[in-house]
Amino acid sequence: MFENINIHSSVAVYVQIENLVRFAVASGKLKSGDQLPSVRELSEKLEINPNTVAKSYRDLEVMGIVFTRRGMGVYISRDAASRCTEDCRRRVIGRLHEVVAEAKSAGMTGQEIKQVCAKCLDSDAVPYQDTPAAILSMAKTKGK
Amino acid sequence: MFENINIHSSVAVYVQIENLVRFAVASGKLKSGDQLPSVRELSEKLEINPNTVAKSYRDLEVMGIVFTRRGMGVYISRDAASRCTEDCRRRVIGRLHEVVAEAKSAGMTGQEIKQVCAKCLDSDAVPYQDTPAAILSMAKTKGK
Amino acid sequence: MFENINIHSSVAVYVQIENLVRFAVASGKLKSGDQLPSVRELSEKLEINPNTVAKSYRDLEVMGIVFTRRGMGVYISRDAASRCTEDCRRRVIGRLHEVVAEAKSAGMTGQEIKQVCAKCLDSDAVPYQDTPAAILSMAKTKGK
Amino acid sequence: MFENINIHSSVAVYVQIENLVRFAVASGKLKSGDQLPSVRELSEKLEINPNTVAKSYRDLEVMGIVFTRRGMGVYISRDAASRCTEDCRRRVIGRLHEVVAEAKSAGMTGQEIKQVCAKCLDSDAVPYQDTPAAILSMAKTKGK
DNA sequence: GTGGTCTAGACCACA
DNA sequence: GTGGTCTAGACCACA
Repeated sequence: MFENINIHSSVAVYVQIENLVRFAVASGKLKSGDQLPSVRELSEKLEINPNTVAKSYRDLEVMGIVFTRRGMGVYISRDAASRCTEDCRRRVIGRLHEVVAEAKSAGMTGQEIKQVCAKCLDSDAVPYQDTPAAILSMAKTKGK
Repeated sequence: MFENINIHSSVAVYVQIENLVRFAVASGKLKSGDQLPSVRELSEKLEINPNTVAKSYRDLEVMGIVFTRRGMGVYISRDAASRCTEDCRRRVIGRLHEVVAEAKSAGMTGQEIKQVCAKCLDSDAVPYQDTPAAILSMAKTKGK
Repeated sequence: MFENINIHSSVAVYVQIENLVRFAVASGKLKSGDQLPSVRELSEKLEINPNTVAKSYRDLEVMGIVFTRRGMGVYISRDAASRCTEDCRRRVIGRLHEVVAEAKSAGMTGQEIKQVCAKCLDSDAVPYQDTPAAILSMAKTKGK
Repeated sequence: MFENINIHSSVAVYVQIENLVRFAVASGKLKSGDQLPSVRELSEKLEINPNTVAKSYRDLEVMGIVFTRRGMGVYISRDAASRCTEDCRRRVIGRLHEVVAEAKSAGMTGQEIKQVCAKCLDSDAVPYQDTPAAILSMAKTKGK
C-alpha cells in the first residue's frame, strides 16, 4: 500500500505517507491494532531517508492515529477509524468545493462538471492509491 | 484582478499570480495581446518585491503564456488561450478524478458525492479568484 | 524589406533593423545613394518607438554605412557595399563555425550536417528576410 | 563540465548553465536519474551567487529536463534525453538554415559555404563546451 | 519608463 | 545537508 509514494511529487514524502495511512484506515484496509512496517523496513522499501518515515509516524502518533510500543513497533490505535473517516471526509469535501469552483472559473459548465463526476463515480473505484499522482497534478507538473 | 493575492497563504505568492493569470486567460478575462501590469506597478499594488512579480512573469513566459517586449512590457501571447484552457481543464478534470476517488476511499457514497457537487454548483459562482481555498489548493500543497 | 522585424524576438529591434539594412546593402538591394525611410515613417510602419529607429540609423551612421543630410533624410553611403559585404561575411562564417560545433555537440554526424547544409543550399534562396525568425530561434523560444 | 562557464560573456550565466546541461544530456554525458551538483556546490565552484544557479535549475525544471526532490537535490528527468536531443537538433537545424540563408544573402556562393562547413567538420571536434563563441551564440544575441 | 541579471542575505521546509 | 521563497538593492539594456 505504500507503493504509491511518488518521489516526483512536490508534496513532501512524509505527508504522502501520512495520507496513505489515513485513507487506508478510513477505508478499512488498516484496522485498529494492525502493525505498520518498521521505520527501517519502510524506508528501505521506499528508498527514502528513515527520518522521513519516522517523521510520518511521529505525526500520526500526535494525531492519535497510531501508537508506539517501544521495542515492538507502531500500531493503529483504537479510535483511529473514526478519526480518519472524519478527517478524510472533511478533506474530501473541502477539495470538492475547491475543484468545482476552479472548474467554473476555467469555463466549464455545470453540465460538464456533473458528467465528469458521474464518470468518475461509475469507473471502478480508484481509491487513495491514485492520490500521489493526483497530488502531483496539483502542483506545477514537473519532470515526471 | 490581482486583488485576491493572499500574502499569508502557504502558496507562494508568485504561484498565485501565475494561476490568476492562467485562469483569467482561460476564462477570457485576459486576451491575446493584452498587456499585463508592469512589474513595478504590480509589485507596488501588491506591496511585494518586484522580483517576485518578475518571477511569475518569467515562468509564464517559459510556459508560452506571455511574451516580453524589452522596454515595453509583458503581453499575453497568441496561443495563450488554448494553452490555458487546456491546462486548466486538464488540471480540473484530473483533480475531480482524484477527489472522487478519495471520496470513495473515505467511505462516501455516490449519493453523497453527487449532493456535494450539486451544492457547489448551485451556490453562487465562486470564481477562482474569490476563493482563497481554491488558490491554496492550486499550488504545491504544503504541510497539509 | 522591413516587414521582417519580429517584435517577439529577444533581439533588440534596433539590432534587427541594423542587420536588415546591412544585409540589404550586402546583397545589392540597397545601393549607394539610396534613401532610407524616414525615422517617423519607419517607426509608424513598424509600430515601434521612433527612438528605436533613430538609434539604428545613428549606429549605422557611426559604422559608415549611412550618412545623414539634415532636413533631407538618411542615405546609403558610398562605400557601404564593401563594408557590409565584409561585415556580413565575417558574421556568417563565425556563425557557421558555431553552429557546426553545436551540431556535433548535439550528436549530429558530419553526414547529417552536410545533408542539412546541402538542403538549405538547394532550397530557393531565403535571403536575410528570415533572419528575425532565425534570431528568435537563437534565444530561448518565447511566447511566439 | 561546468568549467566553461564564462562570467564575462554577454550571455547570462544562468543561460550558459542551462545550455550546458541541455547539450550534456543531448550528447549522453548526463543521463536520466543523474544528480546535478547542488546549488550551493555549483555556485561555490563557479564563484557565483546561489540564486543564479537556482534560476537555471528552475528553468530546466519548468522545461521538464530536471526534477527536484526537496531536501535531496536536482536530478535529470526521465525523458530529458529525448527532449534535449530534439530541442538541440531543432535548434541546430534552424540555425543552419538561417546561417546558410544569410550566407547566400551576403553573397557567398554555394561552393564557399560548403567549404567552410567542411573545414569546420574536419577540424578537431569543437564540442559545445569548448567554444566560448558557441556558448555566446547560443543565447540571446545582444548588441552585436 | 520598461524588463533582465545578479548579488547578498534572511528564513523556511524537508531529508 | 538539500532546495524554495522572498526581500533589498545595484546596474544594465532597451524604447
